[in-house]
Order: sequence, then structure tokens, then C-alpha cells
Amino acid sequence: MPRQSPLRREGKEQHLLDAAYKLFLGKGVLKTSIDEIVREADVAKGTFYLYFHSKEELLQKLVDKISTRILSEAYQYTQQHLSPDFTENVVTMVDYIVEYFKHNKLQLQLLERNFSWPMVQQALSQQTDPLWRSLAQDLSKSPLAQRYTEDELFKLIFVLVEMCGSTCYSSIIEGKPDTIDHMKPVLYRIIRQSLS
Amino acid sequence: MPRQSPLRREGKEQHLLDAAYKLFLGKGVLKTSIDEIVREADVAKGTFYLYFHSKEELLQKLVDKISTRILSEAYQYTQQHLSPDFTENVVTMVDYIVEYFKHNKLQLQLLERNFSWPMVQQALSQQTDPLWRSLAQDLSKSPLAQRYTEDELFKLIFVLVEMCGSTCYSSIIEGKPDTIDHMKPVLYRIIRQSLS
Amino acid sequence: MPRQSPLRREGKEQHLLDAAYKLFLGKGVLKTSIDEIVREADVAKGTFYLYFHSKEELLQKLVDKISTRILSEAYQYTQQHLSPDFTENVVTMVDYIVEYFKHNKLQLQLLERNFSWPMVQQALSQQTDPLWRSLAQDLSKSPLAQRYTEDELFKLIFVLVEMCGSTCYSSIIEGKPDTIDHMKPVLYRIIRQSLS
Amino acid sequence: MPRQSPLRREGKEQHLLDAAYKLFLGKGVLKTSIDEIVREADVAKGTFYLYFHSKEELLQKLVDKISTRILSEAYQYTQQHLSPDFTENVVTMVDYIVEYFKHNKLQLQLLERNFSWPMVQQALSQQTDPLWRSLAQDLSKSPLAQRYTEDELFKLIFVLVEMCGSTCYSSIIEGKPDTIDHMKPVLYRIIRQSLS
DNA sequence: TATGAATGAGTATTCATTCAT
DNA sequence: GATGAATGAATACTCATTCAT
Repeated sequence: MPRQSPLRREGKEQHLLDAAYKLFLGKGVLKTSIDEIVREADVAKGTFYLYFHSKEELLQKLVDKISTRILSEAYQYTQQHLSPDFTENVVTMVDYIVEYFKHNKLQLQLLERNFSWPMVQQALSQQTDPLWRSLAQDLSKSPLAQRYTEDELFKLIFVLVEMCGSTCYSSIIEGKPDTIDHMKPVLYRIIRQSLS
Repeated sequence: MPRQSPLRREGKEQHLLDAAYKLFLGKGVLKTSIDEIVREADVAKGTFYLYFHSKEELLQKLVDKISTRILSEAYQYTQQHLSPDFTENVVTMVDYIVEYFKHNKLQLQLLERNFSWPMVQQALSQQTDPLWRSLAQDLSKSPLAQRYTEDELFKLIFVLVEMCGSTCYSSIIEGKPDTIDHMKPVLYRIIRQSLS
Repeated sequence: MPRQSPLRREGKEQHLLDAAYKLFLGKGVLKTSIDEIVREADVAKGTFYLYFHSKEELLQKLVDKISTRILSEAYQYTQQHLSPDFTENVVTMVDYIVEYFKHNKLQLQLLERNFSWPMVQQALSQQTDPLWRSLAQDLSKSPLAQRYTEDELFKLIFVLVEMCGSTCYSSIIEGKPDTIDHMKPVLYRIIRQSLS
Repeated sequence: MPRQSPLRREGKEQHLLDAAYKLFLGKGVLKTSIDEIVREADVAKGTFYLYFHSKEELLQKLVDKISTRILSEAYQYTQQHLSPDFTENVVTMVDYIVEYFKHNKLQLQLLERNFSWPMVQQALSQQTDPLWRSLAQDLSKSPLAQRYTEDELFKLIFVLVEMCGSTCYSSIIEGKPDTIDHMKPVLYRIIRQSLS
């Protein structure tokens, strides 16, 4: 028996996303069933399939949202602490993200190695997203732009992002090979040497 | 009802490993059920649990075997193509592994991000494994040993391995952001700059 | 793939209870699998877990229902054959139950030693169940109430119920040490002496 | 607390019995697998079937041994604290057993309602067991023997034993309806009234 | 006697997905 | 749109029992 929606338009979808987020963080994606998500969201089971085709699709939407938010925060922070040296700005931004994950283990666990994707995908597909447009412009105006082609630069950034992401995951989640604070110097030295 | 064993000692375990390897490569670890493994191995279901406690334990044994084999091959190859320059030897070894994965996509997919672990773990716990002993000795005799402490060196290597692993996975498995052949120059430049 | 429900509301649960009852009586609780219950009930396997958490929970519900019904029947019978002597009313009621089990071996086997529980538990926790309220009132109005405290009376009844239950089980199910008809005089003499 | 000293005589069988006893007490009969028994006994799996046909057969042998031992102890204790009043001797003996179970919950749990069997079975089948012969003689010499036939006496004792066993189990294991110390007066009053 | 590797039927439980209301 | 009872295939894991050695 269908009940009148007590929620506004898109209320259900947001409730499902929120419920899934909470459960995913709490007990992992794999151990969370759709049953639990709808129960937590206080929504009927069939409703789930009105908005998502599968748990994986929901996860992807969640990951995209989170990644974008963190990246945006990091960029804004960097703009507010701008240095004349481009490389230092990169390090500042990376450090913001590293610190974020250091204090939000669960989110890092959820994103796992999916963090970098949305960003890079958007980059390569010339997204109109204002965040990345700014980033791209900054990059093209940097001194590096004179030594590398745009394509080379993208790849360089991509590899460095992967490096940071993987190391964060290893060190923050699994404590290997050392704490993230002890890994930072190594990480940032490589970044500086690569961008110098 | 027990049937006469058609296989010699240790035959069953190897059959199970072989069957699992084949199925894991073919359809992924998650989609492979223990049921299928024992069917493929032509072994009774209970026999599986005689040798492994779970699918994950079997996977771990498999990953360890494969990782060690690839690493060993890479080291031997490098020894046979030795350069006086330490950095170049590192690049040679890394390149061997990258090429290996380029031609063995499925194995890379199976190992996913589990590749680096056994190696690094052994490193940090001063394993008596002859392979790593050699590597460690080479490292300690290299020019880098004068600039960095042993601990710093380990971390540096660790991060570079993570970087290569992640980039291989992204580029070989998902084709992002470009083919591995186009990623190599970026990768190796970072390695050379970091070890120079 | 859901099929149209061929049964009305609450039909499924009742079908499961009926099927379990039949199978439990026929081949024992332990030897009956959930698989068989759902097959007998012509219900999907998942449906079982919609109504019960385990076989034991289903058994408990079944035992409660049966116990209550027998007790209720016995009480009603006693009311219809009321004697002025309280002790004789107790014997009448006990005899009704003994006779019932004599003719329903299988039910006795199913209840085993679980029979007395629901009754006594309700008694001690001052249940609002009308059946036991009547029993309790009768007890408190009996001559015994002047010699014993309410608590002592409850314990006395409890022990006598245990005695009857155990002896029924031994004699009816296992024929030891004699037939129930030959045990009755012993049983009822003890009851009469205890309540005299 | 009586402990069984492991005897060399018939070593394997005794080892199996000891191992089963330990495990049954520790985690229950149902949850103990033959696998665990042979592991605990340090004996090969096949060896189990050389001595027992099933877990149930082993359990029965164990129960018989324990029951006989407790009964024997109780009888000896009573002989050492003999009263001129037969009824008081019965109460003394029952109390010994009740106290024993009060301090050996696990054994009571293991015996469950199987305690009385061996004793009564032996009684009815004119066992040559010296213990029961003594008991039978005492009974036939008691004042009761003049009011009841031997057969009636046996049944009376049987019912009283059942009553005590059930009440012990309920009160000691499940704490219902009260502690055994609070049930004793009720129990012993019924015994005294029945044998008076 | 004694062994223990091998068996495989059996069991409980989960969960994504559907669809009549 | 929204519901939620019903589905049943899928899966992991256990364990009594056998028998070649």
C-alpha cells in the first residue's frame, strides 16, 4: 500500500545516500546490504531501485560527491594560503588532502583507491566544472608549462596523485610502512623534485 | 564416502591452487565460488577446507607465490643486464616488472594492489629470504646509502613501488590516463630524479 | 522472482507452522530441516526467515501454542466437572492432561520437558492471561491458601507439575517403569497427600 | 570433585571417553564434533569407530559411568550417616545428590534428564550390581514394605526420583522457579509425606 | 590394530530483485 | 511514484563415515 511521500522531491534519494554513507563508513560496503540501507533510510525496498540500479551505482555517486568536495576544499584552502611558488602551492594542496584523510580514516577507507578518478576523468574530458577549470588554468600558467606539454603535465600530475593516494591508504589505514607523518617528507621531496 | 585418491601426496592442494588461479584470472576472485574451484580441481568440497580456511587464505597464498616469482625473475634479469649505475639498475628492474604486467594483464588484475606487500613486509622485518637479502645489500652499497639512512631509503623505495603499482593498474587495466608505454617516461623520470 | 501470493494475509506463517508441526511430529525436531519445512509449506526459503529467525524460534512458538491449548482444554473440562473438593479438581485437571498425552504420544514427544514452562512462567510473572488468572484465583481461594503462602503454593504446584510431566514422558514414551495407567495411582496418591 | 584418573588399561578408549567428557562439559554434546574428540584424545579419527558406533553411544557410556558413581557416593555417604528412620535416610541420600549437582552444574547439564535411567533400569531388571542389591534390601526391610508391594514401592521411588531430577535441572540450570535451596523444603516435604 | 586423507550430502542463511497493490 | 511481501538461486561451511595403507 503506497503511502504519500512524507519527503519532498529528491528527498528519498538523499535519504538513501545518507543512509548508505553512514552504513558504508560504519561496516564497510560489502557488509552493507540494500536491506539495511532502505531500513536506515526509512524507505521501502522497491524505492531503492527507483533511484539506483545497484549498490555499486550508489557507491559511485557517493564517491564522486565526496571526492569533489574534498578536492574543492583543498583548492579553496590553497587559494587562501597562496605562495608565489607554484610547487609549494601543489604541496600545500596535497598536504591539505593528506591531513584530511589523516583525520577521516573511514572516508579514506570508503574511497579506497577510487579517489583520484573523478578528478582525472574530468580533467581529461575537458569538464566544464569550474573547480577543475581553475586548476587547469593555474597549471598552464605555471613555470612548468614551459618545459612540458599540457599532456605531459597531466600525466605527471596523475602519477603523483596516484602515488599520494596509495601511500595514504597504506600508511593511514594499514600503518605500513610507517605513520603518514613519517611518510610525508619522502612524499613531498619526490613531488618537489619532480616539479622543480 | 572416500574414494581412492587418484593423486599423489600434495596433489590435491596444488590442484586447488591451479584451479583457483585459472578461475580467478578468468572471472575474478569475487565471482568465483568455492564450489566452482573444487569442481574445476575435481576434488571434494570438504577437501578444500582441509587445506585452506577460506577463499581469502587461498588467494593470499596464490598472491604470495606469484609476487615472489615475478620479483625474483625481475631481479635475476637485472643481474644479467647489470649497469654500473645503481639508478639504472632500479629502472631496469622496474621496467621488467612493468613489461611483465603489460603482457599479463590478468595477473595484474588478480594481484591488484596486493603486489607490493610481501616484498615490503619482508624488507621491513629483515626477512632471511635470499632474494631480498641481495636487494638489501645492493641498496646499502649504492651511492644513495651515503645520503639517506637505511630507514629513509626503505620508505623512498616503498613510495616508488606504490607509485609504479598504482600507475600500472590504472594504465594497463583501465587505460587511464594513457597506455603504459606513454606513462613509462613520466614514471621513470620521477624515479631517476628521486634516486639521483 | 516473486510470484503472486496464492495465500491470504498471514497464510504463509500459518502454513509454515502447520508444516513444521507435521514434520516435527513425524520425524522429530532435530531431523527436520528448514528445507523440508518450506517444501512442505510450499513457500520459498527466504519466506521462512521473514517470519522466524531460526528453527528454534518456530519451535518455541509452536510449543507455546500447543501448551496453552492443552492447558486451556484441561481447565475448561475441570470447570465442567467441578467438585467441592479443591484437591479433586486438581487431580481431575491433571488427569485430563495425562489422558490427553496418552492419546497424543507424538505431541508429548514434541513438547518433551518444555510443557510446564509457559504455564509457570506466566504464573510467576503475573501474566494477564485470563486462563492463568482464573487458576490463580481458584488457588488463592482454596483451603491450602491458609496453610501456605502464595509463594510456597506456587513452588509446590511447580514441583508436582514437573513430577507429572517427567513421569508421563517416561511412561508414555519409553514405557518405563510401567504403563501410564499403572503409574497414575502412584502419581495421584502423591498429589493428594501433598495437597491434603 | 571427583576426577577420573586416566588409566593405561584400554588406553585409547579411556582417552576418548576422557576427551569427550571434557569437551561435553565445556561446550555441550551437540556442539562437540567427533573431530574435536579425537583431536583432544590425540587419537586417529578411524580409531573412534573402533570403540564406538556413534557419538550417542559414547555419551550413553559416559552417562552410565557418571550416574553410577554419583549414586554410589550418595549411598556410601548415607550409610555413614545412618538414622534409625528409613525416610530420613532417603532424604539424606537425595540431599547428597542434590548438593552434588548444586556444585557440579555442568555434570547435571550433561546428564540432563538421563540421570535416573540407569538406576531404575538396573532395579527393574534385577541387576546383580552390588549397589542396587543393597538398596533393594534396605527397601524391603523398611516399614514401608509392609504397606506396599515391592512393585508399588519401586514405582513410588521412581516417581520421586523423577521429581527430584526435574526440579534440580529446572532450578539449578535455569534458576526456575527459584534457587535449589529454596526448592528443597518443598521437595523434602513431599518425600516425607509420601513415605510416611 | 591404527591411521588420517578424502569424501560429499546436508544445512543454514543471505540478499538482490520483482511486481501486484 | 511508492510499497514491502515474496522469491529462490547462490554460497559458505560442517561433519559423520569410509577405506587404502
